[in-house]
Amino acid sequence: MTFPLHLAISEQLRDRILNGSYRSGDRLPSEHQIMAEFAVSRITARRAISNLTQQGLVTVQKGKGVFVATQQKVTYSLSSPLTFLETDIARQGVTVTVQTLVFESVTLPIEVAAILKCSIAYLQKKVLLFNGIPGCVDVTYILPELGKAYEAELLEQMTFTTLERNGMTIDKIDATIECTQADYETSEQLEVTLGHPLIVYRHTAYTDDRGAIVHGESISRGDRFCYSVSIDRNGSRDLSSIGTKNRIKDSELLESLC
Amino acid sequence: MTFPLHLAISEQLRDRILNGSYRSGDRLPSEHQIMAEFAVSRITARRAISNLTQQGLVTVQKGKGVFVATQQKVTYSLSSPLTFLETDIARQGVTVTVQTLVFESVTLPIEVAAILKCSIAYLQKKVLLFNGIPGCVDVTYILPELGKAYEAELLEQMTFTTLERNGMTIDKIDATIECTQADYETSEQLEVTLGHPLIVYRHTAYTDDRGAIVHGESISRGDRFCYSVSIDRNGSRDLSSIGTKNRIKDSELLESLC
DNA sequence: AAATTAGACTTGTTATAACAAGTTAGCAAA
DNA sequence: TTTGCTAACTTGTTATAACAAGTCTAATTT
Repeated sequence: MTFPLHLAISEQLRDRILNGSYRSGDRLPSEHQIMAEFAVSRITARRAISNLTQQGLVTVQKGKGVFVATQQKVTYSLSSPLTFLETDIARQGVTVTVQTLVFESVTLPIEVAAILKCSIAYLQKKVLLFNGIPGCVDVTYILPELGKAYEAELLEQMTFTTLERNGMTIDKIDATIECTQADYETSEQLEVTLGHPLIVYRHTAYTDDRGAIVHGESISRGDRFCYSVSIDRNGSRDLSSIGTKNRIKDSELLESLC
Repeated sequence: MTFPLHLAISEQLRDRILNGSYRSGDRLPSEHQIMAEFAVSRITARRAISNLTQQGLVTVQKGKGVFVATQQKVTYSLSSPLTFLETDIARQGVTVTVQTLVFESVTLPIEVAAILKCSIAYLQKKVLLFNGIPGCVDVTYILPELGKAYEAELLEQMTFTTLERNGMTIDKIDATIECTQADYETSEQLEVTLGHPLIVYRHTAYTDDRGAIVHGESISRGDRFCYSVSIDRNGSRDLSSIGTKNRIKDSELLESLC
C-alpha cells in the first residue's frame, strides 16, 4: 500500500498546527505556496487541504485563504430537563436568538404520531442564532392544544422555555444524542459545508398527566456544541453547573464564534 | 451564485436514495456511468460521489463500487453509570470483544492529573470490536493502585465492568458527549476514512470515598453508535434503558453483571 | 476438476490546464 | 479626501489524461 502524497502533506501540515507552528486563526500556506513547497500539482495541494478540512482542523474562505480552526465548544447541560435554557447558555457568554422558519399545524409522520399518540400537531422549525450566528436547527412537534394556546410565545422562544413560563412542568425527557452530517438544506441553514459534522439531540418530553407532549430534534454544529450530563447513582442529580472543563470564557467564545 | 454541477448530480442521486430507487446496500452507478448519464468529466462525477460520502449516504469500496449505506445504530444507554455494559449492548444482538492496545503506567498530562489528583496512573487504550468489527477506541486513565490490582481483568474487558465485578461502586459520573472527525491514526484504528464522524463520550467516574478514580474518553463511529439518556425531574433516575419496561435496582444491577 | 491467468471492470492518485468568482490593497479619478 | 476601479492575490469548478491498484469473471492451463 503506497502512502498518498496528499496524505503525507496534510499530515505534515497537521503536525505544524498541533505543535503550534501555525496557531489558532493563522493563515496556512496558499494552494500555490503548497504546490511550490512540496512540488506537487494543485489537485494534490487542494486534496491535502481538504484532508485538514475534513478533520475539522482548518476552515477555508473563498478568496481569503485557509485558516486554523479554533475549537472550543458551548455546552448544553442535560442536568435539568430544560434544554436550550437561555439562562444556561447565557452563563457561557452567549446571546441566543430564535428565528422561526415554520409554525403550522400538520398531519404527523407515523413515527411521531405513535409517540405523541395523535395524528395532528404543530410543527415548529427554528434556527437558533448564537451571538447572531446560526448554530442550531430545531424541529419540534407539540400537541395541538398547546401549540395553539402558546403560539405567540412559541414563535419567539424555545419550546421548553414557553412551557415552563406558562406553568407546565416537564416530568420526564427521553433523549438520544447522535452524530450526523449536514445535507444540503441543513448546510445552508447552518452556513456550513456539505457533510459538516452535526450533533443531534432527539427528545420526547412527558408530563405525568398528559403523557408525551413534545417530540423533536435539535441539530447543532458539531464543531461548536457539546452536551454534558452528570449521572449520580444515588438518584440525586447535581443541578449545579458541571463540566466546567469545556466551558469557555466570554471573551474567547465571542472570538471563536466570529 | 451558480449551482455547481457536482452538487446538482449528488442531490439527484440523493433523491433516488431517499425515495427508494436505490435501496440500502444497492450499488450506485459507477463513475463511468455517471459520466455518461450526466455528460460530465470524471472529476465532477467523483465529486458528486464524494458529496454523498460526506453526507454518510454511501460508502465506497475500491474495485467494487459505491453502495448505499445502511444506518442503524447501536445505543449506549447512560441510564446506569455502567457505560459500555456488555449485557446492555448484547441485548441489541451485538457481541463485544475488547482488544487492548496499550496498558502501562504513565505520567499524566496536566489536565488529567488535575482531575485524578495525582501525577502517575495507568493508561489503557482499547479497541472495541462489535461482531468482530472495530467500532470504538477507548482511552482511559485509572488510579495506579486500581490499575495494578486488576491488571489481568482490565486487559480483557472494559474498565467499569472490572470495577463493578470487584465490588467497587461508582457513585457518580460526569460526562460530556461531543462530535469529532477521524484523524489519520483513528481512521486506521476504526477502519474508516479520514474525517469520518465520531461521537466522543468523555467521562470522569467518582466514588464517594476516593473521589475521581477513572477518567477517559470513548471514541465511537458516529454512523454506528448513539447515546440515550432519560432525565426525570423527580430526581428518581430511571435505570431501565429506553424501550425496556423493567426497572432494575442497584443491587440487582450488580448481580445481573455476573 | 482444480488452479492459474488474463482481461474487463471498479475506484485511487496525480498532472496540466483554463476559467469563474470572492478579497484586498493600491492607484487613479472625482 | 473620498470614491471607484483595476490588478493581483485567493479559492471554486470543470475538463482531459495517464497510470496504479483492488475485484471479479471467464477462459486457459495444469
